[in-house]
Amino acid sequence: MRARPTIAHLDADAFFASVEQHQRPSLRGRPVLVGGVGPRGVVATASYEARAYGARSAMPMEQARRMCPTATVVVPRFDAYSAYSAQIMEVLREVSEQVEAISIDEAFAELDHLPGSSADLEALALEFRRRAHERTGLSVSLGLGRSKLVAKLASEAAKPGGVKVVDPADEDAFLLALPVRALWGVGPVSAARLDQLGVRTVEDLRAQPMDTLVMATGEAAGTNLYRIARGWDDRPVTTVRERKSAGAEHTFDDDLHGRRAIAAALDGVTDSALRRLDRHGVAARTVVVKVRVASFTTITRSVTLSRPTSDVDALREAARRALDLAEVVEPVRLLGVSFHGLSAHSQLMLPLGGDGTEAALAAGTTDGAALLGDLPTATTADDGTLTAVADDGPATVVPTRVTAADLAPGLDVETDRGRGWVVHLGDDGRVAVRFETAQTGPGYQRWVDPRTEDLRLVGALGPDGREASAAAEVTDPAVGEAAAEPGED
DNA sequence: TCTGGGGTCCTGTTACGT
DNA sequence: TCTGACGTAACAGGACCC
Repeated sequence: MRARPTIAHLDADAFFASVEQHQRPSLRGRPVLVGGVGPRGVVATASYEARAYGARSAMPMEQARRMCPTATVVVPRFDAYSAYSAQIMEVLREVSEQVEAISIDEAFAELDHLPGSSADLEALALEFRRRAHERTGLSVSLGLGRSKLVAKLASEAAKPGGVKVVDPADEDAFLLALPVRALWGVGPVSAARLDQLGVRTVEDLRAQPMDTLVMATGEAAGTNLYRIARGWDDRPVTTVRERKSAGAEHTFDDDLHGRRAIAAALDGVTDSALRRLDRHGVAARTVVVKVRVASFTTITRSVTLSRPTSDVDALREAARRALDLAEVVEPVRLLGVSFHGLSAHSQLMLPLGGDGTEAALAAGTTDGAALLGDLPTATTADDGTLTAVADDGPATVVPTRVTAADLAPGLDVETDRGRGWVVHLGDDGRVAVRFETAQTGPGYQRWVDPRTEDLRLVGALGPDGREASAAAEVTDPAVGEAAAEPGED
């Protein structure tokens, strides 16, 4: 274990909502909810103003809206978030070569190479926080400790916008007072099991023998809990992470009935997953199909091929076979397809010979729009549409003339008046657009009729006001948007 | 209040080769 | 040839994270 608190954990505060407030000055200081806007949407991130009303991440959007009727609701724009994330990670890398991005808004940095006391490290963290705010306009929190465990818990304690250094001498006092639920890996199920043993805090946890913890939570979790209750954590900061899987899933606004409808919808989800696979430039050996039925039970079935492949037709066919293996008797609310057993040597595994497979693959993997066109109507008709478009990143930033049906609140648009964002979709087919960017200050709002006026969907901007797709390329591809999705902050 | 979407990791069971 | 022990891989489900 280290002698000094040289591991830093950075966490951006209410990340998605903060990016929205930075780019849309009229939202600053106001409650904002980022998430799905369909009937089954949930909150990905609530701004601190919305949290004051009780809105939380993972809460159904309808419920959050009732709690906070004045909130502005927008769909997530991952290309914008990636650009902000890349800037923050870059600032971290100016301080340390050892930066481990663990999600779009969180990272560890090793500061072992820097001399100085805890006070010096704290001064560095404060300077870092200032720089991150200067470059992105966002508030970040930092925690410093001797281990990843303590650094992460410290950044949580520092929120929002603070810096907390836990000195080795203070580590026990800091850890023992925490509820077990605060520990990484203790979710609702483990917390309930521990509660039955009378274990509520880390102090309670430390009093338990390892056997008891293993019996309550299983071999791996139990031994892990035994260690972290004592502050034992020697995991290093690692800069490279290997991707294990890639996939896509979609919850339908209305349940699908009957095998034919389910099979038809599967192809669209498979294509979304294939686009993700293609973006990572890898082949896959195992295809897993996930089916969530009306009662909310989840069935997964998989098909493993003899070797990894990036052949679109082979993977699509494997997904169909996996679906056939599942006995689905209830209506279906969600379909998912994910690829596992990834291999970097995709092109080497392609079938040889002039059967046109390569051409089909090239067409399928470079033309996102063509694949998108294959999506089932169930997918295109709901809120997921534009989220999916934004999620597809650079391929879709080419300005496209749209109708109101293609829009969702929060998306970036352009008219002859300039750049703005969709605030509201009117019942009459008109669209309320607010014309502002991070650089303009609060803007004015106008109704635009896409049937008579020019209205184009455009790509998001980064913190510097440049196109996010260009800025995002700075991001380390190994971490890119690794597990990069909505989080509580 | 009826519960997203992207992932990782672990566990119990089964299949299989030596 | 049959059987058991063992290690490993695959599979399905689920907890957990952001």
